[in-house]
Amino acid sequence: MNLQESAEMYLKTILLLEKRNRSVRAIDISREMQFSRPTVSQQIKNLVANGYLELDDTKLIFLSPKGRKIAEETYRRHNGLVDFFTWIGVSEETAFEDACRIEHYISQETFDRIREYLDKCRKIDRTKKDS
Amino acid sequence: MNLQESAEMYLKTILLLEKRNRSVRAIDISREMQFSRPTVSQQIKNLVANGYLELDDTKLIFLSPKGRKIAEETYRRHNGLVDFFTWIGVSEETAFEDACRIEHYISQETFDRIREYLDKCRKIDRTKKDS
DNA sequence: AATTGATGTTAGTCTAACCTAACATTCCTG
DNA sequence: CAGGAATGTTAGGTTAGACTAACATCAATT
Repeated sequence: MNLQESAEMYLKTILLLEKRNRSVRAIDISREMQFSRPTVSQQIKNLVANGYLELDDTKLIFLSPKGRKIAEETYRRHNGLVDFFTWIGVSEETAFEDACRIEHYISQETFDRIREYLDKCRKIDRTKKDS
Repeated sequence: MNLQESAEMYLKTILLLEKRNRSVRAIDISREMQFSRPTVSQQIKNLVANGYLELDDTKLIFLSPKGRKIAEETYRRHNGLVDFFTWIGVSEETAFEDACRIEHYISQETFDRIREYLDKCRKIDRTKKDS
């Protein structure tokens, strides 16, 4: 996945808004990401042109299959990183912020190892508690 | 530390070259980072203007105290991340690449937690082996 | 139906960080 | 010490991704 960081952020945000609000408009993205309306408008144009998004006639925004795949992948990474960071004792706020930035730069390999590792540790933890 | 990613990369690279070669010229940075000579020349000018670097009359490059602090911090983070990634089973090559990107985005808090965590785990590991 | 407010778009600007081409300087080596 | 290679700099261009100002559209209320 060689999308720019910024495109991934938009797609992830759209997925988030979709979960939260049912439908997604440019203004929602603008408010969520704290970017100006023109900026968002432009980026949506790009993402539509590249097949990551679709618009209906009332300007509602939809993830295409291709876009959804990336959005979900980014979202999954984000949550995985937050889980890991909070597990090792990072505050929720920092964990969230760091995940937001790092999710775009971490390789699949490293992400997989982190998740495996976290799963393993949690299992051990549970065993301890049970005994 | 609110320096751009790119500035941190230059400073870290200069520290690395200093360790490796004793003295550092623009061309060394250019080769190490794979950027053109003009690009490096420009960036050095910026870093000098902002007090991160100093040049002598033969154009040798030196880290100022302020620049060295950032370079060392970045370097430390880099190594810390590589250690952690390889410890959980990431290949050395990927660990290095991921660290290079992530070192600029991770907060101090998260980095500290990762290091503490790694230290703890290693200690446990050693205890196991001893028994 | 006209006004107003919310939303979206267009046009033009800015900055960071890269690039190439061309010029300037410095340093070796014959 | 002259000339060519290595290194550094200047000038100007490109791209991504943000911005503001101003215009366009549309819906709801009076």
